Amino acid sequence: MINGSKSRSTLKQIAKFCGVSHTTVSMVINQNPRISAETREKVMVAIKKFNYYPNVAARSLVMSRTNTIGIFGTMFDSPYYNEIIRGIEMECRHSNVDLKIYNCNGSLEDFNDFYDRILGERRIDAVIVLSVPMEDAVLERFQKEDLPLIILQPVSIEGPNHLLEKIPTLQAEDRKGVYKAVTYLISLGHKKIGFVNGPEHLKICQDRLAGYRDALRDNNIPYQEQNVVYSHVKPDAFTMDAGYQVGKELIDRMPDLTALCCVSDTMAIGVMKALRHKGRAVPEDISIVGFDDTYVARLADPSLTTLHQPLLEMGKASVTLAHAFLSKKPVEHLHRGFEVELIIRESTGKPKNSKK
Amino acid sequence: MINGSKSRSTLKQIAKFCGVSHTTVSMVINQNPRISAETREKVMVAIKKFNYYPNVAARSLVMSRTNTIGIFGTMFDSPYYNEIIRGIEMECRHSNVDLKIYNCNGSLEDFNDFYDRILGERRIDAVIVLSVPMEDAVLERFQKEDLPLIILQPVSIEGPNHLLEKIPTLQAEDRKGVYKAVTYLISLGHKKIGFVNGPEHLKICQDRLAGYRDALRDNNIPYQEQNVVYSHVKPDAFTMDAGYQVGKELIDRMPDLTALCCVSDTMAIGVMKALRHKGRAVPEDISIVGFDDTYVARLADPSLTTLHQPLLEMGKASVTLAHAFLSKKPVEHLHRGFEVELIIRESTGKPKNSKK
DNA sequence: TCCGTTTATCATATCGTTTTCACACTCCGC
DNA sequence: GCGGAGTGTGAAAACGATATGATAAACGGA
Repeated sequence: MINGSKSRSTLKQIAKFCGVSHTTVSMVINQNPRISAETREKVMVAIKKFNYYPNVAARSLVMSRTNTIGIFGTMFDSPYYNEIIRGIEMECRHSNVDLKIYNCNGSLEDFNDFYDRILGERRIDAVIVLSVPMEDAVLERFQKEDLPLIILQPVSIEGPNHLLEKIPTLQAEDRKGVYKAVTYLISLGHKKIGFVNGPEHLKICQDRLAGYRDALRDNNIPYQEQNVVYSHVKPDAFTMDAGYQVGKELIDRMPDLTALCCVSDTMAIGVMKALRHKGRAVPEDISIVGFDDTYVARLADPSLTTLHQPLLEMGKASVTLAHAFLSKKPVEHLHRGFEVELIIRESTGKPKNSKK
Repeated sequence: MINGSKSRSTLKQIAKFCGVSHTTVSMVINQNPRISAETREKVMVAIKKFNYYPNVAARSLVMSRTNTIGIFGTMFDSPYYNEIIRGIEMECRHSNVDLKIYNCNGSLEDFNDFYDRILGERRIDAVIVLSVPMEDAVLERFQKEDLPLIILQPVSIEGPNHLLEKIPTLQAEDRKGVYKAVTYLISLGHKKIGFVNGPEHLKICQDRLAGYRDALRDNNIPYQEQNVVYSHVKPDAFTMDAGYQVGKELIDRMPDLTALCCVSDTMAIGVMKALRHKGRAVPEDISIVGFDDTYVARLADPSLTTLHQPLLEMGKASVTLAHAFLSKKPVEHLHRGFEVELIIRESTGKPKNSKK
């Protein structure tokens, strides 16, 4: 009605024009080998001539497939998520499936507000969840619906979920990543290394802290609780302002630190600002490492040494995984980790009174 | 097949359970007043009980409406576009239409690659185009299809398009915005004000330069070509690196300038970096104004005085406009401008030898 | 009692595909 | 010249909703 499809051609019209049944046309479109080459050719010409495209609604109805995947998650907040979504979009476009986005601001409540309806109405074939804490009740719902669910960068609020084990997840190997960064700092001669963390109840923060401890342990440097600071700033604990605040706190408490490892780039920038305001130069007086390698890392002055996650790859891989589940193909690894790489830029250097 | 919809209930099942015809159930769902209160109640209870949701594919087929809008454009590159898309997504969610995204990297060629098919298959009801240069051939196609098209932040490569006049556009009032910024700098006492521009063939760059000239003229300051520099850096002329490069060029050529107005925040940050490397302090030696008020403006140190565009509002408005077109409602203004606001932060101050 | 009007419900057609199954035709060997 | 295999084709039934016009029931007025 509203979209008066005046000049739109249908399969039936093509069939009529070609003097064949519409079944034949459908078979041509779906590349059915039982159609003779000449018939196929004749139909193809007509399709071109009338600029015919199959109607996806009709197709969806009979196939019960929308050729669309949906992503629920945190969005537009940071370049971090952007990069993942860019990867998802790329792969979707490449494989000709549409991508619908639903921003639930990383909150389970917001997620609950609308996923039920969207799933119920079969608006999408598969769901990618990006950094939204999941609870078992929700996961059960997905399993019951038989709707593929991929979890990207899982966050669990309270310990590991019961069902999470059975659901495919993709995540960066944070722990190993931080290990690399701290090992690098140690190799430069640093011994007094601080850690600027996010909320301790988040899994990623626990993982990253573990990487820090691993590196200290392997280099015989005792772990000291006073060298770690946790941001609980609301609503987002990983911002520049949060970094400024807790960074200052840590520096005041432990003025001897010669290097700081931060769990996000924006926090690291906040920390650098705090240091500058205290008259301490980066990297001459103190070295700083970020996390994420978002483009603000390059924007900073000095540019940030940071940990690069293959976000684009992770985004693409999540779509590939969704596809595999849709076509019921066996999936080799249910849980996949992605290597984190250390990117060395200007914000790190040897400590001041290093003998090296 | 692939999505075995085992436990999914249909309208027919609900009807059977209630002992009414499926027409009746449909009418209940669509709030048709011809249904008696008690029947309605009975049906509603069953709907709840079976957790029934109407299948959108079936509905789309008969209504020829997908309840989905698509956005084609530049994406994930900068916080600037993010903010617009966030607005679009917000309004979509609010009005319960789905949003499909297609990243064509701001290029008309990429756009041409896939819009034809997506339109032909009727995957979406309306299109929002974000900062993609349009040519008449494409616009004609949309008009022929009778598919609502909204253009956000139009960019024309070669002069104004012929059909662009008839198509709804939303854009920020760049010219007035820059006027405000330059006027502000003048009010601080600046007289030697430079302008760091993007490629001169882009409409936005022409508009912004015009605002700069307007302000100078109204304050009896002669316009001098040497005070303007154009970035032609590929592939993106508005980056920090571009700003660094052309900013340095301008400073070297015109060392007397006491203030610089830049056409993007990231460029402004690049310019600041160049200044710092030359030993000139911001804002003590030279004032800097950015454009866009993306979050990097706050991240910068000193934080950037910049021009704020109501990006969120613009995004929302574009969806509202699409809705109006879809329901054939009359639209009052085909071309809408959005006010640009000056945000004063730390990167601007009085010139050094100001008498004020 | 009969008829007209309103009210509530239903039977049926429709949207544009895919899919199944039956049919017709050709070709071949016996 | 007759069954059987192999090929192409088409009629008809889904898929799950909306929309239209018909029908049955209820009611009031003459």
